[in-house]
Amino acid sequence: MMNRVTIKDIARLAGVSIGTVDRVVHKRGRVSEETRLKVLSIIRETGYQTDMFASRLKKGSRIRYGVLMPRPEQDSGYWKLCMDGLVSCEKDLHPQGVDIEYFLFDRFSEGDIALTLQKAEEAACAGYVLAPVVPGPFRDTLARQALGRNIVLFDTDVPDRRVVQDLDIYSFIGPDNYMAGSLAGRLMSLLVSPEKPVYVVDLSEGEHHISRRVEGFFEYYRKKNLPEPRRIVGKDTDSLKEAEALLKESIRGAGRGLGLFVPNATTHLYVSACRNLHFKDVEAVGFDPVDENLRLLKEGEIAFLLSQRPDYQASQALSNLHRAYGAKQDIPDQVILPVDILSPENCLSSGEESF
Amino acid sequence: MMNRVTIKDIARLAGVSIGTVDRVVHKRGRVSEETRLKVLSIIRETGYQTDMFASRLKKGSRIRYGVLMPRPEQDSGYWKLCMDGLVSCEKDLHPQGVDIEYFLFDRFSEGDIALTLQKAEEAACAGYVLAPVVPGPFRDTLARQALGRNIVLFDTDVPDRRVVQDLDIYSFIGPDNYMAGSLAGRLMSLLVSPEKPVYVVDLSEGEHHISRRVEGFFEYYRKKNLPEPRRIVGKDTDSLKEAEALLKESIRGAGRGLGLFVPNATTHLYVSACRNLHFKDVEAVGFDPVDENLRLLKEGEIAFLLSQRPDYQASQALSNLHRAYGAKQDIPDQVILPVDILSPENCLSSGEESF
DNA sequence: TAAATTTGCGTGTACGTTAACGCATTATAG
DNA sequence: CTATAATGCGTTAACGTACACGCAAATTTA
Repeated sequence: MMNRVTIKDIARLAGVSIGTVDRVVHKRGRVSEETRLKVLSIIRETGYQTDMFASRLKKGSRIRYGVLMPRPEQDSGYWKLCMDGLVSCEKDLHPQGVDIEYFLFDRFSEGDIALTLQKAEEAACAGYVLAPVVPGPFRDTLARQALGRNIVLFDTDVPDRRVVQDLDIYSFIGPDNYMAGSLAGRLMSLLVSPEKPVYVVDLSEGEHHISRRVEGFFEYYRKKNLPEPRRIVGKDTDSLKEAEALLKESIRGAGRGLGLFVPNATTHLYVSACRNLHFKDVEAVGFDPVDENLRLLKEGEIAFLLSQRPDYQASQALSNLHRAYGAKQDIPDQVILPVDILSPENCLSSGEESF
Repeated sequence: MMNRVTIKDIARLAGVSIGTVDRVVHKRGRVSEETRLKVLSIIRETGYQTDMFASRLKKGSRIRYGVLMPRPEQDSGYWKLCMDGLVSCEKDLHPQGVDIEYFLFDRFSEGDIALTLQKAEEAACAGYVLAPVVPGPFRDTLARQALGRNIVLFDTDVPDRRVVQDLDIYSFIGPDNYMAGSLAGRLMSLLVSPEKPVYVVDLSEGEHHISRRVEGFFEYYRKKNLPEPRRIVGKDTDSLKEAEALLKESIRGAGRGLGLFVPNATTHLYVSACRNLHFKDVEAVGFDPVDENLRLLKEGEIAFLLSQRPDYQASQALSNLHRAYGAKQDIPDQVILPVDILSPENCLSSGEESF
């Protein structure tokens, strides 16, 4: 049997009809307070739960969730990896009557973000998975509850998230960027002997989660009493030329080897720049398993790549949303995922491989 | 609408009754070959899929899957980690009408394995998740198809698995142990300078997947032209005394530091043994995030821990089984999971953390 | 005070599937 | 050649829920 106790049992025990029970369960009114409480108490006693299968069969409608994140090709393809995880999770959820609608925005355009938020709001999905990469507009939208009350954030958290109360689901899933930075520091210290210089390409530009990585890196070196790495402040870019220019003007005398830490998915740009500038013995630690980075990792040009498991992270976000909304289960307020260390040996391209 | 096309549509298009279509779909016979093919072709044309909700509502029964693996406390608690993953997946599956039955055996007792296999067979579950840690009995049972045809293996593969054909589902999910060993070699070579000795505790005892790790390790050192590590052949044990005795007789002159690679979850035993024997400057690389190993990792006694993500691996096995059996989706014949590198920074105890 | 509305509740149908049942028609056995 | 079984197919009753509908009684409005 699926569920020992049915709505019929509840009706019988409460001495009412199933219609009344149904009205109580769905809060559709037309029931006296007295009856309502009686029914409710019997539901609690018996542990009755609506049979998901019967319910969904009758309703005949599918659940629609919305996904709000940057376009897949942005950030060197980082969001493509997230998308992969979501698509895979979507496959699981589809036979459960769940559909996903994607709302992709240009993360560098305030206008497009606003427009996409608008569209998502109009779509009126049952819940949303959201990567609030820039705090402002998303915070406002969340505060207005324009996207409803069922929301799971991933990748980036919204500052003082807990201030916005009163949401049914409102959970964050993502990495501990400070830890990730420290870990990068540890790996770098193993790769590069203390007499060689270590450069940190600081691309944070006020972006909180990138700057946490940089902080963590420096902190590791400080804690271990290693010589302070040199900070190269740059602007986040997708242009190899700009990366090259930045390194050229910042790194002098790269003859005896050096360490290079890049705290985001554009690692491949700076490693390629090093090659073009004929720097020797560069040991690079970077972030995110986007294609270009993986290629350089396999070729040995990048020593280690840290990864916040973009695919896993995104798929967990979606799966948690459905756990909470669709299956009415409790989900944690926050999930901090561990950071992966990728080396040439364990970098199977998309997290798994089959044949 | 849930599914545009229903069994009624198929019936109408094929010019038969829904009973006939149902008999075709469920392969219950009593249909002429001609009609069967006609119905089948229309099903393919329209892309008809049985509505899971209606089907499950009518059947009213839950799906039962069996899990066959060693007792959780064995292998230093490695199987507990797998269990955690399965339990978490079970939570997802339960509202979908799925129940899990556990068949846990003593991996060192042939008798208990046979008995447990017997019990599992009698339980006649819809499908099984199976960790065939010793080839013999499991291979036989699979060949006999005693557990039915819906089986997903994890952790260990069965030799010449593909010889046993004709299974509906018959998939393996696990790590590439050779790669994992190579990765351990890379990390060790970073930790220990070439003039210091590196010891490999070879606990394989003919166990294929452990010996692959050892092979991978040696291969890395060979490939990089590093001095050959020294092999200590031991017997897999849970006793600290035995571990200590082994190291005491095998390692001489441990004054100037050394590297230690242990290819399984008992890493903590050998690291503790080193401490008890007052070896200095031991850099240890081991396997599996069991509690004792994690403690030593955080304390800095173990430098890196490799992990085949036992929880993730097991939960993927179960979820794939259900994808294939319950949702009739295709799953890959084999999934090779990447190996995680755990350091003090990224070793959040059970793979995730919440607060 | 009659009419209109609201409240409180029961009844009934349909969602798509499953599987038992029944009834012809054909094949096999005695 | 009749009796029995097997085949091929249609019919139908649930499974548990959602929701429209209907109908009294109570309440409000005119």
